Amino acid sequence: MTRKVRTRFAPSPTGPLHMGGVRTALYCYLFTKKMKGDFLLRIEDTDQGRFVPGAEEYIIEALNWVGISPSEGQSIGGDFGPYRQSERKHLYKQYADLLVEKGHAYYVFTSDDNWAELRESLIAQGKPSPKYDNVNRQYLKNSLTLPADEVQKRLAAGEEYAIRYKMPRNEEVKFKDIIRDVVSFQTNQLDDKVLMKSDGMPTYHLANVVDDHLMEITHVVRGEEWLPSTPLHVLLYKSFEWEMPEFAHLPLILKPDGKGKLSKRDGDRLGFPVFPIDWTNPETGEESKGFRERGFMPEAFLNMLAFLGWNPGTEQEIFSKEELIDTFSLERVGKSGARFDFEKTKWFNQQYIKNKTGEELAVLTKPMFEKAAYKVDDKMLATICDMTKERVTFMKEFPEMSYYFFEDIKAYDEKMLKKKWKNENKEKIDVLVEQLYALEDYSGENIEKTVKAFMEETGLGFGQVLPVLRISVTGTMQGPPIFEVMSLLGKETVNKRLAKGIEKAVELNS
RNA sequence: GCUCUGUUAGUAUAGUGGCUAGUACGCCUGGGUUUCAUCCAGGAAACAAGGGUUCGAUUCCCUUACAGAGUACCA
Repeated sequence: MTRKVRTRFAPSPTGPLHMGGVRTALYCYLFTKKMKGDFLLRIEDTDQGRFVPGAEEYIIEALNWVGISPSEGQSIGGDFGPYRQSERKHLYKQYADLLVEKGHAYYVFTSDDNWAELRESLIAQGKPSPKYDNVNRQYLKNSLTLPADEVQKRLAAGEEYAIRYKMPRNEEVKFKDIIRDVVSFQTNQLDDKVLMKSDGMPTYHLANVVDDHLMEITHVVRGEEWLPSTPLHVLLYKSFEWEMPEFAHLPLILKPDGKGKLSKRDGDRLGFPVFPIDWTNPETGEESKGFRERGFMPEAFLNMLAFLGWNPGTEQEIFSKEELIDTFSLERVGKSGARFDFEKTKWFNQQYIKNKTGEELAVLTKPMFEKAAYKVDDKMLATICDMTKERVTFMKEFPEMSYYFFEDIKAYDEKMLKKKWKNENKEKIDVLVEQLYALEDYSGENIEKTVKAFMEETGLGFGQVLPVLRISVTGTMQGPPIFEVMSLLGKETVNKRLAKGIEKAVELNS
């Protein structure tokens, strides 16, 4: 009776997957890996009208980027394919027919189905959302109200029809949700949902239940928006007499301010991405920024997402993927929607960068430096990354913040240079420049020793010496320890920059 | 409108029938680095409201408010 855990992530390819979708996939993945089960990707493309080319590839790439790739799917392979619902079209019809046979569903003929008119007149009467339900169906033309021989005749004539589920009357549907515990609905509140559309495609409800059964899915992990249609799914399993999976409905991700769920608009408005990776709409050419391109590390993004609605109950916040798999449980997922917090997201990224070694960061940032046409040496790059990592939030800041290792100073902090410079000290400083240039051992420690000895001798203080060095060499007052920077830059470069910087300082003060 | 779901500092959350209600991000103050950042120390800041139940409720129950989702031949 204990089946192997199998779960699926089942997006529809109607556009780029946003972070809410990634989180759903993540929770599903973590749960599955913890249970040593199979995690598969199924594309729910039963609505041809909303299909967007490239969306499926986007989904796969996004999942790969964060490292939660499915082990079964259309392009991956597996024993339960095809994994694209449009390619399983032939399967659904027989199951819908089976339901009709068992008396759980019925035909409605679209040519003279008077539902559209009834619906409109009910709306006109002030009913906000009329339902094709177990009361109204008695007054509508369908295989329940039409004589049996006429139904046969119409079917034989090839008339267009849809199949609706026959919602029972006066029943209570109860099911257990892993996150919300028992949830119950009254069937009289539910309507006779369409199972097969007249274009021959199944609706989500039918396709989903049939596929989950055929693919031996044991746990349905999905967004909260599906909670209201879950009673229909439960009833469908019962009508088919199939073993029911367990359900877990995840809370939504909300916008950081105001009300409602997070949307692309919020990202544009508040200046943060809502998609994992860049996306260009093939029709409009409109571009949407992704976390990846914005400079986030996949592990940090994943860690942040995991904590949006879940927590381990301990004080630990930084989790590797393996630790997450170990610690995760659906029971500890919160019930209420979580607001996205970009500040905290940045903090996660910073933590991950800080915890990497210079060598690791060098590998990751090398392409960025090369893109800026900087000639990089691996060892030097590792040193630079190590020095800089504590003042960086995004990966792309590495080349920006350390450009002065590769090209001339673009801008001097003139205000500070002027303030910290006195022309009467020039002679003394010139001596220091000479001393430094004469150094055999151009290590950070030795430079520091020399500068300190010089200050001792001349009576000049830190404030009169260091800022001039720093600004001459890097252009700015901010940055890593200056003696280390000088050492890395090398004697020749430093000497040239010092000369130029001092010249500039004199100029500013005359 | 109806159905379902939810509500602890600005945000993410922990937690309990009786505690100074804990942690993290952010914010403020200070230390430190004679730069910046990291870091360290300290601070402000919350149980949505009203009724019950109870010796006692943030915690259990009800009502209200607010919020979210659903209410399609979309998923």
